[in-house]
Amino acid sequence: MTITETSGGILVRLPYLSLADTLDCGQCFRWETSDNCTFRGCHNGHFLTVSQLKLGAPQDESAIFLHRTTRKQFETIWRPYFDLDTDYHAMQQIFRNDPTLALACDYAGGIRILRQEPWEALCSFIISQNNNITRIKDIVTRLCETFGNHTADGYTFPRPERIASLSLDDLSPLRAGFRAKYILDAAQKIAGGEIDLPAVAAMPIDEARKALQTICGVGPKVAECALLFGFYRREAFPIDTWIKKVLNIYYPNGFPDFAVPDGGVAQQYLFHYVRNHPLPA
DNA sequence: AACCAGGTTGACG
DNA sequence: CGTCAACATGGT
Repeated sequence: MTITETSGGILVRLPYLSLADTLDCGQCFRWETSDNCTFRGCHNGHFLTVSQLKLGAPQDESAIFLHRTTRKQFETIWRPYFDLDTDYHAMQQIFRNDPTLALACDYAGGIRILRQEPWEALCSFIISQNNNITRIKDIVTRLCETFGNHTADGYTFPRPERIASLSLDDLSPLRAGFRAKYILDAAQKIAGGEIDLPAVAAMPIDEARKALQTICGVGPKVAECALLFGFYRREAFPIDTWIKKVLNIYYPNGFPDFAVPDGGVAQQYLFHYVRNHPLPA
């Protein structure tokens, strides 16, 4: 990876990375684009415009440009967020021992797991249940625009303390349906100290699962998504309707052992792959 | 008009 | 412990 500071921002040349796939594969819900090349989004109160300068083939070098970003902002915020120091190629070499995963790597290998802010990830995936991605994005957008901080750059994701100060009726403009009470319960347990997210981050994964599932509206799948996308637990393996079909069709005898330690990454590749390819009946 | 959407809950055997 | 309808809302 080579990093170049320019007057306009930071240029990063690095192994294969697809911004379009990474930011629109259903792991995050707040990045917007009009051309599938330049994206604008927010992480932990920091806003960014980022462009794909070069995609290339999987074996080639990619390049991205972070607009109006200093070296310090890059190092402290965006380099970790985009998980730029993890060797995805090495992971994919292992996945390729399985034929289905090899196809998923070919198709989705430009995806990086974003290190999202834990509360935002948890809250977003509470909203995701029995919902479609378009509407998840709409509800999250309304959540930010209604209760987030309005800065010069845009709306931030509201902190749990802010949500916890609200009533169920206050959340009605979100049109989140039955999920509103779950959002409220999560915010109240976190703001009230009943659940300590930094402590969850430090727990053994089974303990973390149990802790998250004490929140009403957080079952096995949402907990797993929060752990993978909000706590960067790459072994977390969310099983949704799509992955359930994949497991039934391609892995009737179980998911391959060698892929389990990075199962979440494999899961995300498979998810993106099957969502864009017809599955056998 | 019925069915589906990155599921979870509470009620039932 | 496994099964199953209900759950709000919006899109086909």
